[in-house]
Amino acid sequence: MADDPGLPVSTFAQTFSKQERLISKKAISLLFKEGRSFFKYPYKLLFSVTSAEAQLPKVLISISKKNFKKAVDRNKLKRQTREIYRKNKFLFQQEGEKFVPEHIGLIYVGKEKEDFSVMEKSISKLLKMVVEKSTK
RNA sequence: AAUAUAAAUGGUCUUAUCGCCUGUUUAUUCAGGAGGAAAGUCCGGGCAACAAAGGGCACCACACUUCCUAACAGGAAGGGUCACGUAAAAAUGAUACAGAAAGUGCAACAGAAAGUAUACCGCAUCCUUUUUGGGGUGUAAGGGUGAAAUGGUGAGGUAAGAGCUUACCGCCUCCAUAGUGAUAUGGAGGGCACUGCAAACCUUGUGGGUUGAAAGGCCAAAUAAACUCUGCUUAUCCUAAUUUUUUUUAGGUUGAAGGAUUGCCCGUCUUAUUUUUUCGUUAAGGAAAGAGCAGAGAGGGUAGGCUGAUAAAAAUCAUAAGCAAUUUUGAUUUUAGAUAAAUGAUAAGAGUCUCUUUGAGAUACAGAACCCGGCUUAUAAGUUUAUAUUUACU
RNA sequence: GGUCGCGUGGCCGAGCGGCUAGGCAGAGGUCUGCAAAACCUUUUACAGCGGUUCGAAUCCGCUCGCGACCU
Repeated sequence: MADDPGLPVSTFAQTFSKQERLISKKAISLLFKEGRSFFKYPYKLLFSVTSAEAQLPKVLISISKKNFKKAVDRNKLKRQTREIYRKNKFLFQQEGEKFVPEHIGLIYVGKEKEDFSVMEKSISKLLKMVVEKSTK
């Protein structure tokens, strides 16, 4: 994260283990039904209104099979998305007032593959919007 | 030599930082972590559950021979046929290659006729007519139609012709020889009878029980043995002991039963219940409560873990048998195991190839989901082989 | 993971081996003062590749796309 010199990355864990993933079907359907969303191409971000008990939200990543027919492309986008989230999730761990939702869904809406930097900007902005939501 | 096409081969590597999954450890230690197709799901098997007396019909699949294999619609070797090719061959390529002499059906248009054959133009001859012509008989060589026309060529024969006769070829039947066999070669006879289509129905032979790991097995968690209404029940029989009998005790036995739900749980068959209070002098009997069961109503909880599941028809190397597919023997090795789904991102460099060569560009197809064997399809550069074209040289 | 079905003009949709019906839509015309309706004329198709057959939308194989079911 060269564009955030004030925050030494090493102080925050950059892991992304199984506990941070959204698995429960019930929670997923609830998220799609009642969650709110922000949009910044090529991603759409869903988040639940309730705040998390844990420090970090549980995350769902989704790539549409309709837009990307080949499993290779889907895998690659999913992995890149996960990588970007992993590097940007320090936003939830910062000091000060912040809003940490219980669940987050990251959905790739675009129909073509984008550069890594484009995707990174999109997600970084979306996460910032979520964090600052409570203060407004 | 270049270009194009096809086939085969081929399927880049290293380091650093931050991560992911699995196993392991005292330790964030160490080890391992996509493919030739992991794809399509087109075949075959393992494995599992369920079913099953035997036989037939139906349905589905397959179909030259021999061999390989756990098995196959796969593979190997061979045979036939067709194509290409040639003087003739060889080589090469293709091949769903049983049966059309069991039966049914179909063969548009054209054509005389498309199978119990037949005659438009013809040919020959006879009759008739002034002639053109008309009619009868014989014939099928030639013409014409068609995808396909009832053996082909030469000679004889004839009014003209015709397997009418004959030689060769083809076809059919039988025999002999060679070969494990498909089949091949040779001989004898028949005298031409037998159009095509079975990826049309069908016949013959062979094989097939059904369903698929979301199968199957084990274990937990959670709520509720909740609530409302209605009905029924508070047992039966046998044996033994006791007793005049009723009864009592012990043991056994019989009977009866589901429901909601996408699934599971809220019940068990090693079986629940078989009591209490009260009215009544007592008995018989009545009432209430509780309990159990059934029906109806209205509801609640959960969406999980382990196993299956990765040591096998395994891989590599050698060895022996075989033309080969493949098999035998020996040695060595352990080589993904996730569960909405890990195997990644960033940076630097190397390799290979291309170009306009200080440099720039390219680096395919594609991602395990129980496991194997095949088939099919996709696939960059390079390498090899074949074919075609062009150019240059001898 | 497994099992089925479908693909015919711009749209719907028939077609059991022999010239791909029909309707809607589009274009032009007739009718009308102008339109609508009606009538006449006309344009545009068998998902792709290979095989069987004299001949394939149809039969067979492979590929592509779409949809459904089990769950």
